Amino acid sequence: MDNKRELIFKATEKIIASKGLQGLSMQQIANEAGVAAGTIYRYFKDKDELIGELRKNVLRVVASHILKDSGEGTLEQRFIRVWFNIVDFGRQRTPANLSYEQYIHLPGIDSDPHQTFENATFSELHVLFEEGKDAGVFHSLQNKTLFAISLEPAVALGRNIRRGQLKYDKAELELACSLCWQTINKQDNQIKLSNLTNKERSGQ
Amino acid sequence: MDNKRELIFKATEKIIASKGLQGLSMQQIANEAGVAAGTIYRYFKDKDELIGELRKNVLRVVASHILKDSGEGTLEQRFIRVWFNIVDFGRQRTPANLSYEQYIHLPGIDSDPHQTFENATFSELHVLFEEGKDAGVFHSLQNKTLFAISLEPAVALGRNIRRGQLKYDKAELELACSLCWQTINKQDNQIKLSNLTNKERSGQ
Amino acid sequence: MDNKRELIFKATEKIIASKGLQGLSMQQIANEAGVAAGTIYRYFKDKDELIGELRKNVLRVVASHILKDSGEGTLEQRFIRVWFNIVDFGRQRTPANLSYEQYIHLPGIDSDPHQTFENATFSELHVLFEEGKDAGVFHSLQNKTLFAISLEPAVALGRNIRRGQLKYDKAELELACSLCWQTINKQDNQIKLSNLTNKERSGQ
Amino acid sequence: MDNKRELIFKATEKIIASKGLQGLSMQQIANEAGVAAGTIYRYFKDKDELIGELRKNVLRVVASHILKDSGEGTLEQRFIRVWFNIVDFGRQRTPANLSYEQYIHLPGIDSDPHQTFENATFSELHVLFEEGKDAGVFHSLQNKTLFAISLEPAVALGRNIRRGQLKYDKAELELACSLCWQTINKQDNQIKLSNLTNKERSGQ
DNA sequence: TATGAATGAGTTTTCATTCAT
DNA sequence: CATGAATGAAAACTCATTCAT
Repeated sequence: MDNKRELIFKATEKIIASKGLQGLSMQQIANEAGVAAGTIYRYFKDKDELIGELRKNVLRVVASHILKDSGEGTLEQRFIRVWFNIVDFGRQRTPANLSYEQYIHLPGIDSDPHQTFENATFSELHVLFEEGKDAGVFHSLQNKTLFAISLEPAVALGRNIRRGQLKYDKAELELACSLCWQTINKQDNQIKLSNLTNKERSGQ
Repeated sequence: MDNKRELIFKATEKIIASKGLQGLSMQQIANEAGVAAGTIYRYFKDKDELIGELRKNVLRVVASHILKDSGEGTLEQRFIRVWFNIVDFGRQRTPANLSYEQYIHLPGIDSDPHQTFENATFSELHVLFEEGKDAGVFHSLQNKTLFAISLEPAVALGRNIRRGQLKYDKAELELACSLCWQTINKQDNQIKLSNLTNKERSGQ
Repeated sequence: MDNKRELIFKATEKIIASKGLQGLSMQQIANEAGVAAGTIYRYFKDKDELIGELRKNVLRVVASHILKDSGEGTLEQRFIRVWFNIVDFGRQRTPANLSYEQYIHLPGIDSDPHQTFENATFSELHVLFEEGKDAGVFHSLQNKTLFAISLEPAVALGRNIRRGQLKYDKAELELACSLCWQTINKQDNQIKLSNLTNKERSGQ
Repeated sequence: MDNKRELIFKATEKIIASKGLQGLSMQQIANEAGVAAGTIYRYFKDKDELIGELRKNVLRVVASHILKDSGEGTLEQRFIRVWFNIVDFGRQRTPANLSYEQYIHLPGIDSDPHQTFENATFSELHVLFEEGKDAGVFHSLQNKTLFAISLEPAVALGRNIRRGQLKYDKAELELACSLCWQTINKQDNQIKLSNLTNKERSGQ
């Protein structure tokens, strides 16, 4: 019955999403969660642990959205699915997404335990890239580089749409996606239209 | 004679770069700047204003690095220059770069004044993309989208290298750059090798 | 069946002995005693009562050690026995002794109920002194004064040895004891060697 | 101008004297001293440092009272003076005396830095005992032992009087003092009456 | 009777801000 | 203009005590 713990988690995530990590007090969390301040300390040693646990949790949630159905179908189908998963998740104003963005650029993020956890959580992406390279389809680049040129655009697009800096345009996104796909392909593999259109993705 | 103001600016930037926005006290800034705590209030209404001003300043510094020589030469040459400017700046562990990353994902970033300022600062990029589209060379996409698919990768690559998550590899970066160039081009415009190699950029 | 109560007592004594009265939480006591925190309140109204009861208990334990065999033999033999009982008990690092020292100098010690209890507990000492005075052997001084000049030294010596500020030296202690004996005697009653040496006390 | 620091010191001493170390909050100290809570932290790193500094200070005050005029006159005169200094100081209900008693039996008191400081502060007593032994007048015992048998009684008597457990009786004290003097003397050196009576001590 | 989760008042400590010098 | 001592509100955290189970 991790009811209270979950309550505290959700409350913290919500506050971080709206006010950032700066304006985050234990009292606020307690109020939002509807528990006493002292109660938080039954579930988390201190604020640092709470933030740390939340970070891991958020990362898991992000990964589960991003990697949804990422194992089925052809390489191309899997790529497209992940690409749009990223955009769709990034567009959302969910606490998970908003608080995620608070974490990733924090100092200390490059420390070993964080990196290890992050790599493990997103290991399926590595699998995808490795398979593409083994099949001789993708460029022989480091996975981080492949991510940077093909999926980082999706991250940016989702964020821009959410922030209202870019208007949502299905056709534009599909073009962007196919360009990203081509960019990591050795040969000029045009994306099959059917893969783009026959998805069951929920457009806006 | 904005000597003191500059001192305070640099001190703040330095602390943010190393410890983040969390652990940032006015006393620390005063110590680092070599002034009295009260003095800061002669130059800035309060902490928020100081942070806000610094944010703008950092943005200007970033822009000046990113846009260096971005107006000279062919479209292709200008793109390559900006692309590598971004990577090279992102690789650095300078206070400007490190504190920049602290700012960009802060809540409140999508407020109007910030957006307006940001757009103005990076207007040259818009010029570049508009020219490309007008010349019928670039895809007819919104500028933010063009940025996302062609330059956001450079941002990510620079950051990854700085964090030690990606090893610096000149050849790999040049391939990545040419792929980013192709991705925004309507026709399959291969990058001219001379443009990549004859640059006066200082590789690592 | 005061099993739980005894458990709580011992646990409290142990913690006080090692960490003092400062760092003493009900949770700690509960953990050490192996009971739930709430259980303590079945046996003691509140923390104050627990501490108070413990104080009395410790006093009883101290008295039982100090007054061991204090009723048998000549005045001289009884004095020597008490004197060494005090030193020997004071030297020990037992919870009873260590927690005793935490109590004696607490404010509120001079309140009536405490005094009455203390006097009752150590009444045998009063008997000893009264008998000495009645027999015309001891100086006609108040009992507290007799204690101060003849037994307080034993208290101090035991404490010093325990704290490592004085090295244990049997001969030195025996000399000190005989000097303390002489000091309360009207006539120059040298202690009989046999009384010092034929004891069954276990020296270090 | 250590005005504030002194204010905080006195306030803390006063509270410790009346309520002990237990009931000692920074807020209380601030109130008593008439400063803001935060001000305390300009003068002391944290509560521990404040307590520690106070302890040293109290020890110095105690020493200055105890050792008053302890260097002048014959061995006997010096002993008598110290003996009565101890009783007279111990009888007082001054914050210095009362808070002193709170400190001496705290756990951690036997740590090296504390011991070193204490020995240095009371070094004059060691000188007194050493001189007595060198002159062949005092028993060849460790200084701590000499203190225990001759001066510890004075400590106890002062405390007892203050607590109302012993009524003040000049004649009784003078007898006690002379007995203490004899107890550390090898030969049966009766105290010279003139030394006892011609003192300028202020009896109650 | 026993439990231990929950409480919330109280504790220590920090820090943006003010203001007399 | 510049200082830095002082402030006091607010933060993180503790803990004696209660109460539903």
